[in-house]
Order: sequence, then C-alpha cells, then structure tokens
Amino acid sequence: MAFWLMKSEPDVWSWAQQVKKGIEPWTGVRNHQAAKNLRTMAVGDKAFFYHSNDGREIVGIVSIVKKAYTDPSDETGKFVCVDVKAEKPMPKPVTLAQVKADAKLKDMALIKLSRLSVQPVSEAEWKHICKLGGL
DNA sequence: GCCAACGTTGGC
DNA sequence: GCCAACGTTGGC
Repeated sequence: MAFWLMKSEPDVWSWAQQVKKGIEPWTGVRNHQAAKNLRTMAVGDKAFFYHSNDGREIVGIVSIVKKAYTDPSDETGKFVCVDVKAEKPMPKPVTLAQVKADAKLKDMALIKLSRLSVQPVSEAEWKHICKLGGL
C-alpha cells in the first residue's frame, strides 16, 4: 500500500464536502506529474486531504476506492481521475507551518514541490504526520 | 494583493 | 527545438 497527499482548495472542494458525499471522483488534475501519480495509485492506498490556500493544513485521510480512469471533465481525454472515499478526520489538523518546522518532514514534496497537487508521501512521513495529527 | 516557481503556448 | 511571453498555483 502506498501513501499520497492530495491538495484541494476548500473554496472548490472542501473536506466537509468530501465527508458529506462519502465517495467522490477526484477530477480536474491537469498536470502531468500529478496525473502520473494518479495512475500509480492502487485501490486501498491512502492519502492525506490537504486544504491549500485557505487553511494550509492536512485535515483528513481518504482512501482510493477506484483506480485511475479517464477524467470525464477533461475534453481532451488525456487526463485521469480516481475515486476517493473519506476515511477519518485529523483530530488535530497538521499545518503547513508544522510540516516546515519539522526536521523529519522537511524533504516532503509539499514543501519542495509546492505546486504539485498530487504527491507521494513516504511511510515514515505518513506515520509521523499521523502522530502529529493525534491519530 | 504580491510574487516566486513552474507549466504552457506560440513565433521563429 | 529553443525561448520569450504569458497564465496559474499557492504561500505569504
């Protein structure tokens, strides 16, 4: 099982909406590196749900319930989406400031590749963030 | 609101 | 195929 981090602007798609909906296609990715990560995902993989821009914190965990398929919102048919399911919220959301301040997390793509919206997370980083988040 | 980083577009 | 111009993302 692999771990990921997926960004969403809460104005567009928030954690609260994800929880209410349960399962939702993760559409709108138009970046090749992010799309490559989507294609690498397997059913059962887990991902942090991160609020970019407004919030800048990891607010919950989702799981991948359907592997990559053609994004219905993409007219060119080149990009893909996956279906994600809300698993559980972070008891204590982990902020970007916390991630930046933590020596164990300083190499995360979240910091180094700040514009990448779908990114891999190592198992060590995953466990550490879960601990910080109160899980 | 500004700006750095990065991706895309289009002229050559 | 190069690169300047421009658009977008996302932190501050």
